[in-house]
Amino acid sequence: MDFSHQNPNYTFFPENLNPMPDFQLSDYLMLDDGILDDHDAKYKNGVGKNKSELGVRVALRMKSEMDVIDDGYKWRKYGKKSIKNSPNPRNYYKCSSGGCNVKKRIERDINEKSYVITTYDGVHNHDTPSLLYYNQMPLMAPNAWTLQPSSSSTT
DNA sequence: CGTTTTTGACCCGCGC
DNA sequence: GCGCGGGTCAAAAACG
Repeated sequence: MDFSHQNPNYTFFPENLNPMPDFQLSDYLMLDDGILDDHDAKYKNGVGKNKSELGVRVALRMKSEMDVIDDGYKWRKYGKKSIKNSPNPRNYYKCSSGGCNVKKRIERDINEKSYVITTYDGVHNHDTPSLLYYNQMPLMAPNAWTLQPSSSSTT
């Protein structure tokens, strides 16, 4: 799998750095193309813009008993729909940070009900509200690498 | 009292 | 035009 094109505002955790031991990440889907279903096709056709401006779409499929996974951002639910051919509803969330219109949708896998599909739609224009939380994790604190104690030349 | 959930209504594109 | 499928809005309720 190629990670070179990952969404810069999305933290991709390799499996050996799984930050959330409560469930097992079993499958990653990075949709560089941005097309998951016919809605995406419309999405892409309708506007003649660069698709990366329209919104990067990333889907994760993971095994989880929880429906909604706390990924560090604060989401406000704004809709729920039942999907044809699926007994499971689909939930729509929007990032509750002002000015940030990132959306995500969460639904259970149609066939394997122990899987949850989370689709992120867009790019955050702000930091994770829980950056402090992540900074407590030595393994994945990005700032720990960049914020070196800058040994000032106190000669 | 401000924020979030809930839930039906509304809207839009598409096929008939 | 109408119904269907899917996405969003918004008013009221619930929550802290």
